[in-house]
Amino acid sequence: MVTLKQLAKELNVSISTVSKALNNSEEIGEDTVRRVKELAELYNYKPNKVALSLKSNKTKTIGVIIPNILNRFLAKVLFGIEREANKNGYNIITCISNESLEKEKESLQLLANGSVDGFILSVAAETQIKNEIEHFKKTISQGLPIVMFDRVAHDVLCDKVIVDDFDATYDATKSLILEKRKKIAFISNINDLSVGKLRERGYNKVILENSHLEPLVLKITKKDDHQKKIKSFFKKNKGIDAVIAADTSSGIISINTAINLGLKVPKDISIIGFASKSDSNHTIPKLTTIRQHAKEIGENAAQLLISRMHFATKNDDIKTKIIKTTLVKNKSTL
Amino acid sequence: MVTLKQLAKELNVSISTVSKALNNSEEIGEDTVRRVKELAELYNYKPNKVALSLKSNKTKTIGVIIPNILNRFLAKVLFGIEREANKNGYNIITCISNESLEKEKESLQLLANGSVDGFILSVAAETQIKNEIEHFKKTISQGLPIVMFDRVAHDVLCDKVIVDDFDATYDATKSLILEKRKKIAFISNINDLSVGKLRERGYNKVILENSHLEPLVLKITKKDDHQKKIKSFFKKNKGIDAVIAADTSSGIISINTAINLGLKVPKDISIIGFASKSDSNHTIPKLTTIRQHAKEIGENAAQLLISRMHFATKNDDIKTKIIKTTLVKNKSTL
DNA sequence: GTGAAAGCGCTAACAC
DNA sequence: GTGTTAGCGCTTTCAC
Repeated sequence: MVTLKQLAKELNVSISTVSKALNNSEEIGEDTVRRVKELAELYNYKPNKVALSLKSNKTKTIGVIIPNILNRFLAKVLFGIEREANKNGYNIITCISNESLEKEKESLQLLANGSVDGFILSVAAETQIKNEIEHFKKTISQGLPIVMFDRVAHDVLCDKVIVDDFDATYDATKSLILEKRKKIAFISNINDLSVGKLRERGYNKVILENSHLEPLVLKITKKDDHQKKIKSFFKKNKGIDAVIAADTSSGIISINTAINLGLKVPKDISIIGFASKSDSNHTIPKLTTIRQHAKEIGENAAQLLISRMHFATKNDDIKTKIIKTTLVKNKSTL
Repeated sequence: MVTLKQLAKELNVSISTVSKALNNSEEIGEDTVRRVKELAELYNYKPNKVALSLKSNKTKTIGVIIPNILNRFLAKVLFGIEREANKNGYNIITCISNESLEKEKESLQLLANGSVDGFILSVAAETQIKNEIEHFKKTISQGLPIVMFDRVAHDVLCDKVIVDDFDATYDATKSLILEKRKKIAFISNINDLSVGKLRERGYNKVILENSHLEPLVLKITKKDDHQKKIKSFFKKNKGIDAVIAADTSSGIISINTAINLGLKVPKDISIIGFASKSDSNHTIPKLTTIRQHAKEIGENAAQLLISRMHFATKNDDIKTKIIKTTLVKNKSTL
């Protein structure tokens, strides 16, 4: 990489002259400015990012900690974050916690050495299970702002971007009642997560409000054979005529299992799942989905973080932004 | 963040003493070392990454440019890269080119200002279509090594990690002949990509070698309605008894479409697709898949880059590593 | 209009 | 055994 020093030497001027010329300082003579800029252009000079960071004590970099990159929703949020960050001149350093508390702590620690100006993260499953939050608090107290999205730690004072999980599931379940469904099941593969619990509660509320309904819940764990579990659940509970799936896989597998068991979708059974557009294209009929607007969540998280970093506002105006889901009717419901 | 300066002041010693003590220099007295370390511990001192980078002219950061983070394969490669990089003390800055040449160029340029020590990337679709490679060459000539994976630009001299796309498709297609399939179709949604073309060629070779077979190829573009295209293809070409799908979506949709049309899978029709394990779980029967070992690809790419950065080897020992696929037999084939 | 010098945080060669 | 100094690349204040 070419440095100011080299340009200065070649032009027989001082380093500061070159610096000023390139930054369009009024001080420098028109002629000099032109000469400097030409040479800089020629050598494809770019100010060294590291030096700028050291000087300004800002890295223009955001640390993003994602529990699982293979999760479409999380990947899409990452996409949104990246785009919004880029738009504002920020890069993102991505760490994948792989749902592990240890890795999450490590990443936070490692990047808190001046590598990033702040964090955007979704809490790892293990962290939510063990309910640990000290590492978040410590990071914040070091002066590095955090924005949490989707899976958040409520007891940590920081900006958050979440989905209206409770309402979304409540509304979706109610829509099944409007279809005259009588035996509505809730299937979840994310019961450990805060969002999974919220979704279950939304479902339960509808059940409680409608005395003719019985709760019918299947909780699947990562170790289970997802397909088998759902199949035997369907077989054991004859007459299920609707499913709310808390996660994408459960939705897709439910629809396929129903078809496999000879049921007509949506005539015999309606299925609604949290999923993205491309996921809903992977079934026939297409899955009616609760869309979480992942990209928007990412964009909002980035905006929140960036404005907090710019204005270093006080702790007392913590924001929680709720991104409303949309129920997209496809062919798996009436 | 605490700095050496502050520690030095508080301990009434010089900055360099503190630095040496923390780096276990022999020069410093046992007692001093202990005092320094205690205070550093207390204040949770971490050497400023930016200052270290400026000094060493190394950022210990890898720039990763991914065309599309929603692609499971690419996401999984990213996962592999991140893990291997972390293991070696590197962080990754992720840029998403979104298949755009412009964004790819931009990311490369932007990070070549000292933000990263090297790049790992998969070439954007637009770049492959327009066959542009100057930006890669320029980056390399600036002293920043590049490792390309999966979608590579063959004319760029750099390390590469690829999949045996041709052989994999060839072998998979042959396996369908062993099942006595007579009308084998090739369906692809990635025909613009280098890998898509290789896969088609592997399929074509088998067709050519077996005179009783006719080529039957469906190329889908991003704008098409994927489900409709495949459905009408099946209807128009009665009697298709096997499908090789070049991409995950085509595989999954093929299987569902076949079932939807009343065919028995795999009795009436066999289907093989490039896909990951979790994808293959999303169909009933489970999709027989060509696994690309994405994580391994990522790990290899990271290793290649890191060793090149460490040993700054000459241009004359460029490596291309081929990660062999595995055909995983599931229930969508006999 | 141009240049010298300080300083961001750190390491390391070189005094003492 | 400890301290001084220079320097990584840059910006910016202050001299001239």
